[in-house]
Amino acid sequence: MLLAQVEGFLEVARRGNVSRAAEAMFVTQPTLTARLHALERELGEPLFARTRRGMKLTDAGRAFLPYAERAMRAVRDGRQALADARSASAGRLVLGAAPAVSTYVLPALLQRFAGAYPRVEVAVRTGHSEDVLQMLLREEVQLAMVRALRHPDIESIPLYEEALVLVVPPGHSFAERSKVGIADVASERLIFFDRTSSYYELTQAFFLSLGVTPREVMELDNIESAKKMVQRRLGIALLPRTAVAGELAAKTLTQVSVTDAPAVSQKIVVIRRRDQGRPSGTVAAFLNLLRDSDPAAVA
Amino acid sequence: MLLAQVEGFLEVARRGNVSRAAEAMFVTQPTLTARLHALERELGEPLFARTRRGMKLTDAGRAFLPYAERAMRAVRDGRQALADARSASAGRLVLGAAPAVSTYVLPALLQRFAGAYPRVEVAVRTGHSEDVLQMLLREEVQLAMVRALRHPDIESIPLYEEALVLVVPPGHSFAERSKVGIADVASERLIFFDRTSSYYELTQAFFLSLGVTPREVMELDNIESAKKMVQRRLGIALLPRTAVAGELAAKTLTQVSVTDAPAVSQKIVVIRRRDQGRPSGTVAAFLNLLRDSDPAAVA
DNA sequence: ACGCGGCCATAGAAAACGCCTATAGCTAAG
DNA sequence: CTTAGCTATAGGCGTTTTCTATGGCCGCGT
Repeated sequence: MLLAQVEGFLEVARRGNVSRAAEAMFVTQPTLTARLHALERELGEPLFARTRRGMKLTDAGRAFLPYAERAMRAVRDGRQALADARSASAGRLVLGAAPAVSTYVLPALLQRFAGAYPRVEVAVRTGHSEDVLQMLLREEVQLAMVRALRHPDIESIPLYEEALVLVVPPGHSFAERSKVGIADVASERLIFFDRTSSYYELTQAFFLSLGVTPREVMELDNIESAKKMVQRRLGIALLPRTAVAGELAAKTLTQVSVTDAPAVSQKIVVIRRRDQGRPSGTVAAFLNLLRDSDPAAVA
Repeated sequence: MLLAQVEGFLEVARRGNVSRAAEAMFVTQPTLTARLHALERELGEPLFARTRRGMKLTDAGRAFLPYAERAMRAVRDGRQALADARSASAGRLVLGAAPAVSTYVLPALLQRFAGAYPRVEVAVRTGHSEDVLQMLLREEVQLAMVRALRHPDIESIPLYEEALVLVVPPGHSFAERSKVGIADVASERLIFFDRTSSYYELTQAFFLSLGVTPREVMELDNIESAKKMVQRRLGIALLPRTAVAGELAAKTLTQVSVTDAPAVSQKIVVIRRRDQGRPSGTVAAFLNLLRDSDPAAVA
């Protein structure tokens, strides 16, 4: 059964006239006649009674009518749903994000996204990069923004380089000095956060590579607390730039560059399952938004 | 868009595998692949992501899925509705009937019909033959059982000959006489019913044609009352045979033949609009039942 | 009365389409 | 390194669909 036949049936049923219906459907009248005949043959029942002044539904036709309408409506709605999905004018987007991304970068991005696609439902799931990767592999999220990591089933798009910066409380002795060396840092009390996070390892590796054993004085499980500790002068910390941008601007924390140490940073990427084909709909829309903005800057 | 494509989409979505789905649909794998491609091309969006181990729905495919299911279900249900209508195993039948038919003939017929087609909804509208004809022309009823009348837009099928019989109360002098002539009848008090009914004209014409002026003593608007009047010995009446069959059998009324007068009767037919094509479904079922039974006898 | 116009059905030819078999291309697993 | 299991592609064939042109029917208006 062709949908064109069903559509022709409906059109003729509405107009009671094959010729007009054919015209409206941009086919010739014999074509439409043939479609109707084919449909009637397939259904084994005349759908129309042919009269002098046109086509009139038979009882069978009347019985079939609502189903034909339902079928056409379903197809029409399906097309619309696809169009919506394509333009991302509606749909659902499930993101995963590492905590630092989720807290300091995502809000501004999602604000822009929600403004552009108000009818899209957005969900965010947070976790350490490795956990978020698992969510992606289990298809619990469609995209994830995490630190760069590799896995055969995923592809990554670089987002930004997240620098770890040394922050000290305002008025700290480092703040006035023109030169702060790694040795100076090692003599300070250090505040770390979240031993289970990749930041911890990264920071540790940083000091160890320089032959410095950091004096760990405190370990917190979230960045926000770490910032508070620094502000209370309990130590200094190496924190993601995006996480302290606000405090630096408000001058409630001060950034210090270490002259004799390389910049430490980690790459933040957005990852996606390879087996999902080309990104489409809300996913594509979000990726475009990422491409068009500097995620580290919008925050 | 071909329904076969939608069906293929659903089958592949379910199985995640073109080859198996093709097998299940009794087509070759390339055929099904082509259908999917055509559908994706028409919708302008890949519905599946091709992976090493088969076909996986894309987000777009997932969005389209429920609509595809809905469309297929609508078509399937439509077919079923037609099949039901054809076998008259379900549906609706709206009948019109003249009062005498409705009261004395239809009940037995409908009892049989309802037994054969228990899921068919039956509605009966009653009125004088001319009114019922109008209902039919306005398509308020699908069939009507009335006295024979003609109209260019209807076709009639003869049902039975309804004889008008002279009935007298038990013990009436006529009941014992071997011969009752029209002159005898004229001397009796006569009971008529319903001046607006065709029976009235018919009965009047009968007497007039014989040069007899009936002594009308009473006119009622329904047959049932007329029978009661005769039983109470208020007169004698010429009534439809089908309407008095019960009383004759129970001997609460007695039939008398008039020797010197022709039998008077009228044809009862079932009528139908000409422009409705071949009867189908419940209508055909009822017509078959009429053809297979003697309506005057079943009562 | 008679032609005209509007209706659906039919005929025949050209084009398009769908289906098949066979095969290629790819990847994962043995 | 082959094999097995996917889907995609190619080419040929048969059917279907579509078109134009025409037929037949009936009602309407001149």
